[in-house]
Amino acid sequence: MKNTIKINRARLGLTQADLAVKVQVSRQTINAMELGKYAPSTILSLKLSDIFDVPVNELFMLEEGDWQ
Amino acid sequence: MKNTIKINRARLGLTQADLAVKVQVSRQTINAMELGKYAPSTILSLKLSDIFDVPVNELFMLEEGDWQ
DNA sequence: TCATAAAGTAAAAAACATTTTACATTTGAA
DNA sequence: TTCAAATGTAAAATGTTTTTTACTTTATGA
Repeated sequence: MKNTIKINRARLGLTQADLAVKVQVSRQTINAMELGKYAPSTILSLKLSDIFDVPVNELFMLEEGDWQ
Repeated sequence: MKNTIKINRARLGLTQADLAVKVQVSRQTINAMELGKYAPSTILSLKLSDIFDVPVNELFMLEEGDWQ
């Protein structure tokens, strides 16, 4: 799964730590997510969608491998 | 978190079991999700979005309690 | 350059999603 | 009304996300 978190975070001029506070997770969760190390929960996606004012489908996109 | 899975599934005339096969999870996962027993992963949300051709933000919506 | 903020990394533990098996309840059509 | 399909439920096991602590590396401004 790809994501555009880093781009959107930069657009708002937020650090990973800033964003972590806003969506109420740890800074490492934001870091790992940006690096594609795992797929977050839908609740977290919706919170990011809310903060960025961008649809979830524009924040996260399925890749080939995600369907196996 | 609220969801409109049941409505969208009915729209396509699929059973929980049918949908489970399409998004590659167990029937119980679909059932529990429809009943709001837990929040699925973003990958699963995106797969449902794809099958239903409906944005994730229209399938799942945050509620008051989700921000604490 | 040097100090500091920001980002990246790691490992263990906690919390939560998902599977599996199995059974109970509801619904709808014959 | 009856049978089967669909849905709901539960508990244990497994896999994955998230937290926490702590350290390393990179970028940036004074």
